[in-house]
Amino acid sequence: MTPRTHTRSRGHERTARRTRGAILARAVDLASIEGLEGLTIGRLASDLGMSKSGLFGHFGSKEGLQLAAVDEAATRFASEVVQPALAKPEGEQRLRALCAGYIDYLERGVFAGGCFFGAASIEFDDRPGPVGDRLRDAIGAWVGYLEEQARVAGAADPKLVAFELQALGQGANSNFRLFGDPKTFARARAAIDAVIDAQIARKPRQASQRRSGRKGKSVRG
Amino acid sequence: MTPRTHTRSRGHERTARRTRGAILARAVDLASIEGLEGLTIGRLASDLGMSKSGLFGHFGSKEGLQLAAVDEAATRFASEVVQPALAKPEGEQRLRALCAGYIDYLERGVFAGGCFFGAASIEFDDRPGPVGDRLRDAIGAWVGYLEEQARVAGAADPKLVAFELQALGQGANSNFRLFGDPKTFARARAAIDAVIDAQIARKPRQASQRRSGRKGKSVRG
DNA sequence: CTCTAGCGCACGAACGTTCGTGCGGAGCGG
DNA sequence: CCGCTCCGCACGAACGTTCGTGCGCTAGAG
Repeated sequence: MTPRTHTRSRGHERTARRTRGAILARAVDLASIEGLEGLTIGRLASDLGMSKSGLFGHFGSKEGLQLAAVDEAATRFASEVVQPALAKPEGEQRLRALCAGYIDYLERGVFAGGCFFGAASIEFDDRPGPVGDRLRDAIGAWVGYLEEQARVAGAADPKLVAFELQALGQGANSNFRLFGDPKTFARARAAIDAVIDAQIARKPRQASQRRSGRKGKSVRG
Repeated sequence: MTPRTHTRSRGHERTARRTRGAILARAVDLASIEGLEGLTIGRLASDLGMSKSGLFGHFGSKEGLQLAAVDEAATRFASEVVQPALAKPEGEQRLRALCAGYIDYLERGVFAGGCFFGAASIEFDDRPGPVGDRLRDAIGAWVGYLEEQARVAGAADPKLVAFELQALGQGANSNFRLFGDPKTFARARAAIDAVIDAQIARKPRQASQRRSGRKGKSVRG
């Protein structure tokens, strides 16, 4: 039972943490390909050239490994997608940056098997337990953040905007993984732009300059 | 190795086909929950109150079972989603009917674990082999059909329309499975309507007059 | 119509493998 | 020396798969 909650008093801490990090780095990639359940300890250990039991000790159970993998993936997602967008001011610009960052992250192949959460969420969507809960938290935070930025940007229905944007991003992921068509990303970007253009109310202040002729359309007040 | 190619001496044919049908009916539901790989022969057999080997004989291999499950799911999808829409004339109306049918099918819970193809496609998206191929065929046919109807309806970029519609449908599926929010379906319907409204070119005959009212229909006779 | 031969479906048991999980002991840094 | 990390090994369960067997039906001979 006692997983690893011991007081790691000495300097072995460094070594262990590094190993753990290496394990998780490979684990999230593997899980993005094979799924969180298809991620097996034996496969992961042999990939890393270490023993099953040695790896196992770091997490105490498979569920522990899965939870750690979700956290690792969330961290990677935050630094690859969310953080870069924080440079933009809140509202429409940040919302655009978040979506663009998501598509870029797919195109860049941040996870070896496409979006980690796209795969994991479908796998755990109707399974109870802490792993599903943690996934719900992570994805809920992402969608909630989209919603918040849509609200700040003045969307009439921020929840709807967040749903559409998330769906289009997820669709780009699965479509590209399934058919391998690189034009998918261009379509996703176009679709995302269209959603934001249509549903975000422009601040009257800076109504004019948009990219290349998005004139005073101002859909919805 | 000879699977079932024998001349079935008439009487048993009925029995076998019925059993096989019962197996597949449960198999697609189970696979929509646990995934096509998570679908295990032992679990399926005990669910149906039969032996592993008896069940196994119908398909010859797990891959055979998976392939049969994909076909069964495609059949169910066709009769639940596509066929009802064939009553509408091709083009915008049929496109709307297809999308509405898809959301209805999600809401109705045609598969116990949400959309079979939503789960299976993500699971097999980067795995080679006949199962993935068959899934690609089925989903490609669906998206291709959306595209075709969008083209008939006069969309400027039918591939883009098909991508968006498929993504929104898929998003509704995963969003509802994950969070259980029934408002998801209303959002999906609104998003789908918005996409079609925005991207389907009306016949110049009765131009203008868009929103809020499907009165002036007569899209392509 | 009766009896029987044969076919096909389903069964239970067992196979080899791989899964997740524990136990006890090297090996090395502090 | 101690303590932590990692390893080798073994376990029970579950996986897909194969085997030999029996029951129930159909077909055809008498």
